[in-house]
Amino acid sequence: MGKTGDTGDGDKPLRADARRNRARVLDVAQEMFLAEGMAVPIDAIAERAGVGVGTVYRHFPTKEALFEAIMQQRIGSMITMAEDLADADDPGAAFFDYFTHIVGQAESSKGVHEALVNAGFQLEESVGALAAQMRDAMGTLLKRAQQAGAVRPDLTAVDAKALMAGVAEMRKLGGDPEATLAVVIAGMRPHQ
Amino acid sequence: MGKTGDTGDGDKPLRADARRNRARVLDVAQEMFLAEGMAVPIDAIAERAGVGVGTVYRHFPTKEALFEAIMQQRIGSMITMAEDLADADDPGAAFFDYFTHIVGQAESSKGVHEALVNAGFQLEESVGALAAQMRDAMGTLLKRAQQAGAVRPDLTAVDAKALMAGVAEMRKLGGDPEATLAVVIAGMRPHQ
DNA sequence: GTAGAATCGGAACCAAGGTTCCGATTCCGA
DNA sequence: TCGGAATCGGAACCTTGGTTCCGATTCTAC
Repeated sequence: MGKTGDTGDGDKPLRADARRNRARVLDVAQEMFLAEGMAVPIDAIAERAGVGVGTVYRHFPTKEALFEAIMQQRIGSMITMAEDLADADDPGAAFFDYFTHIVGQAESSKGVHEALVNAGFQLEESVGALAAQMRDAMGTLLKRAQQAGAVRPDLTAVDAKALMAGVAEMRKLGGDPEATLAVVIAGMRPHQ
Repeated sequence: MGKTGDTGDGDKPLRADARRNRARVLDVAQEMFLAEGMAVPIDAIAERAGVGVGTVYRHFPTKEALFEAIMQQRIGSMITMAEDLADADDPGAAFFDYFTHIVGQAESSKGVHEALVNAGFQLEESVGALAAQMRDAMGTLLKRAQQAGAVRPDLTAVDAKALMAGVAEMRKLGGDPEATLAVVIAGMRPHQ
């Protein structure tokens, strides 16, 4: 476990051209995956990166591996943000800000949305752990918001994650982004 | 326009065996599409129905056409239900009952969910009209509920439809079905 | 500069699934 | 009962997209 293709650091010093190509593939893949999701063909990525498919496969054993490599850093940054907000002054605002931010990111990126929804693929291996980590980080945010009385107490971190993905989904259906988000946020507040 | 393959009534009296096969294909397709969504291969449907693929294609020019034929009646029944509830005593309850019902149906049926979300396919032609019709029927329900003060007034029918699909989506992510639905329903109520 | 290893590139391979084709079969009216 | 038209079935075809392979090319160490 852990042979995703090396993040580019330690294992074996790649040859100059190899490193260059690897970076270019990663760049292009990031852009295309985030925009279009897992649907983009490998060939398209290779062509756009100016390399052959063989080159892509030498660096990443499988399409899924490449997708994961990208999603890992995306999800990683989401986790970081959650952790940064963990000791904010206003726990309620922190939680809702986070919620809004993630939803916005997922809206503009089919790739992030897919990662959130886990549509059509498993992504167990590496991303699974990250997903759990994110759920925990968000759990902290949520718990603090609940203790501050800003969020209804019966909500779990898993529910909150589902709500985020659900709102992201709504935006693809023509519903007014502000309206749907407002509904869900209002619904997460405690009944009064 | 309108060559979906004939609903089985008027055009040309099919031969006995043809009619039998058509019905069987429709039955099996209904079951499989609703359960698994558009993903099921035509071959699987044909085999399960005990006919060859050629037979399926003689009755429905394309896979999409078959899918549409099924979804049409499904969506049709949703519309009927909305219309039936249009003059209920308690407009608020009618709207929320309807909302809950549809979400439940979408949850148990990947096919309905896909139809609702329109995932991956266009379905313009015939279903497009039905979708508009459903939006209207739901609009009526919504408007009455709003006039009765049970739903926040800034919500549109499109928003409501998006919310339904979103909630359906949430359920596939492990969130507690009751909790997420409760959040969204609470959020649709007027701020107080 | 040169040899050998690492890397490249893209043709070729494979699997999946939608769609077409046509000889074999079945139905139905005379 | 019989003949032709309608229908059947499933092999074959085509496209798409992931993955593998290997001769050609490029680096890098000497």
